[in-house]
Amino acid sequence: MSIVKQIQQAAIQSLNELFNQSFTNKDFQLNQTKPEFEGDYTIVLFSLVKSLKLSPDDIGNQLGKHLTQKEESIFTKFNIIKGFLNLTIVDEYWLTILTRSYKDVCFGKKEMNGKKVMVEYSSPNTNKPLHLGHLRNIFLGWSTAEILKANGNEVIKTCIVNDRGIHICKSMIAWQLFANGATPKSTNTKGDHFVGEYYVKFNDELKKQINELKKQGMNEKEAEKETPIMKQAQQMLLDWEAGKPVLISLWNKMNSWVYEGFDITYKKVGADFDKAYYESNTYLLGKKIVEEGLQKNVFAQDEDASVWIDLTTDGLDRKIVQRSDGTSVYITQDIGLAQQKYEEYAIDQSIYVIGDEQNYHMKVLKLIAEKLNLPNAQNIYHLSYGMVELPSGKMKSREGTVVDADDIVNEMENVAKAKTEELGKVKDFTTEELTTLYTTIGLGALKFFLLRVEPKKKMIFNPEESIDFHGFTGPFVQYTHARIKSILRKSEIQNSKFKIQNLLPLEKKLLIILEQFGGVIDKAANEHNPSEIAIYVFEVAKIFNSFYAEHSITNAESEEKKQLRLQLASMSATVIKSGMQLLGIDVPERM
RNA sequence: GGUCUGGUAGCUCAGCUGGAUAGAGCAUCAGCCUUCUAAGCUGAGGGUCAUUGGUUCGAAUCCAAUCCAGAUCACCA
Repeated sequence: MSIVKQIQQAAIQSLNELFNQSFTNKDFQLNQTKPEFEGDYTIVLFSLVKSLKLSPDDIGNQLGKHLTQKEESIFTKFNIIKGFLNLTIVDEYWLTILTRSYKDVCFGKKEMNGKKVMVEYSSPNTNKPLHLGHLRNIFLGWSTAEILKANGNEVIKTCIVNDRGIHICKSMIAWQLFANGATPKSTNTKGDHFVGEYYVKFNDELKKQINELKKQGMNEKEAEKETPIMKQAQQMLLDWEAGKPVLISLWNKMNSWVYEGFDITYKKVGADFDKAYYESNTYLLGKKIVEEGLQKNVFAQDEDASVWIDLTTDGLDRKIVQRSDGTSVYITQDIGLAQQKYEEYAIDQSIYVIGDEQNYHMKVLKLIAEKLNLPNAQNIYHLSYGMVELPSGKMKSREGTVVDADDIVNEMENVAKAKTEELGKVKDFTTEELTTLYTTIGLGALKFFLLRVEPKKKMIFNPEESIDFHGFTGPFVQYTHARIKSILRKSEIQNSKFKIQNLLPLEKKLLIILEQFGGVIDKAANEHNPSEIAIYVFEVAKIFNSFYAEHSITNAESEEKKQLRLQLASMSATVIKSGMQLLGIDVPERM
C-alpha cells in the first residue's frame, strides 16, 4: 500500500478514536510537505475545523500525538505551522521500501484487474504519408495503452484504416492520368510517399482546372464541382462502390503500397496493433442500426427518406444518420463499429484517440450510442488531443508546411548523431550500436517532446529550433539512466539490510519520489494522460542528478552508505526505465 | 450566432478534486570537470496567473460576466 493511503487510513482511524467521528480521505487534504518546512507529508487541518469545532492547532496537536504514539512504525515526529500538520516518516519505512523494491522491474505496476480496454489510435487515411500530428496521435495512443496495462487492464490496441472514400480516389485518378505505370519500386520511393505525391498532383491539376473555369466566370465553389477531374473522382467512388473489378485491383494495389510505407514508419516508431479495422469493411455497417433506431423511435425519417436524430434537447443539433439515397454516413459506420468492437471483444471501455477537431462528432456518437442503448455506450471515451501547430499556424498540406513523420524522425536521429559525436563518449561503439543509439535518442527526444504536454492542449513545434536535448527532455532522462548504469557496472550491490542512522535529505527526497511511482501510474491511467508519467520521470531524473552531484556513491563515507546509495541508484534506474517504457522510449546503457 | 477548449515568466510548459512565499525547462547572467559520464550540478534576475466581480478563514484553482485565440455546428470523412 502506498504511503499516502497509509497516512490517510491512519489519520482517519486516529480521528475516529480521538473524536468519535468518521471521516473519509476526501475530508482532509494530504500533500507532500514543502521543502521549506520540516516533514515528509502534510495534513491540511482547516477542513476539519468545522465538524470538530476545534482550532486547527488543537486538532493538529491531538492528531499528531496520537499518530506518533499509535503508529510509531510509520511516524516519528510532527510539527504544526499555521494549520498544517507536518508529519515525518521514520527512516526505516523508506529503507524497507528500498531494500524490498530496488531491483523489482514491476515496481509500481498493478495486478490484473480483469477489465478489458480497447484503445483505437492512429487511424490514418491511405492517400498520403503520416505527419507530425499523426505521431502525436500514435505516441499518445500507444503510451495510454501501455499505462492502462501497467495499471492492471487487459488492453487491445486497434486502428481503423480509412482505406476508401473520395480521398483515395483522388490519388488513384492522378496516378491513372500522370504516372505512366510508375510504381514505388520503379521510382525507388517509399509507398505512402509515392501515393501521396499523386494526391498532391490531383490537387495541382484541380487548381489548374478551377482557374480555367473561373476565367469563364464561375465562382470557386461552382468551379470545383464542375472540374472534369473532380467529376472523374466522384464517378470513380461510385464505380468503386459498385465493385468495378479494374478499379478494385488498382485500389488494392495503391493501398498495398501505402501499407508497406506505413509499416516501415510504424515499425520505426514502435507502434503496434492487435487488430486493424478497415473502413472498406465497416462502411456498410450501420444499416441495421438505422433500422433498429427507427423501430425504437430514436431516429426519424424525413419525407425524402433521409434518416435523422434530433439532439436539440441535448443542446446539439439534428444529425443525419442515413442519406436520402439510403447510403450511410460517417457517423453511422462509427456506431456500427462501436457495437462490433463490443461484440467481438466484450470490452469494458472503448477509447478513441482522435484530434479535438472531432470533439463534436464524438459527443454525438456517444449520445446516439446511449440513446440506442448500446451495451458499452457509457464507456466510450474520446481521448481528445490538440493539434500540433507551427509558429506560423496550422500545418497545411496544400502550402507544403506539413512536417512529415519520416523526415522528422530522420532529422532527430541526425541531431542525436551530431551531439553524440561532439561529446565523443561512445567512440568504442560498433556502427550497429551507434545506429541503434541515434534512433533511441532521436526518437526519445521526439516522443518525450510530444508526450510531455497534456493531451488536450494544442502544441507548437518550431522546426527552426528543432527539439532540445537539455533540460525537460527525453535525452536528459536517458542520460541520467546511462549515468546510473555506468556506476552499477562498476560496483556490486549486496542484497543486505543495513542500519542507517539517518537518511540525508537528498537520499530521502529520492526515496519519497520513487515510492510515488505506483500512484503516478494510477493517475495517468485514470486520466488517460501520459504527460503525468513524463513529468514524473523527469522529476526523478532531476532529483537523482542533484543527489549524484552532492554525494559520492562508490566513494561513500561508509560501506553501509555505499550499499544504500547503490540500491538507491539501482531503484532510480529501474523506475526511470519502466516510466520511459510507458512512454515508448528506450533508455540506453551508455550514451 | 450556438456549443466546446485554451489564456500562468521573453519562449515552451507544470500547478487547476481550493491551502504555506505560484514552479520547471529553454534563453540571459555568475559559479562548478586531477574524484562515480558536464546531454550534468549550484545560484541570480525574470509574474497584474487575460480582465472584472462573486463564493470562502483562504482563489492561479470554484462560480458569473467580459476580452483574446482556436475548434466545431454538412445528405464531407
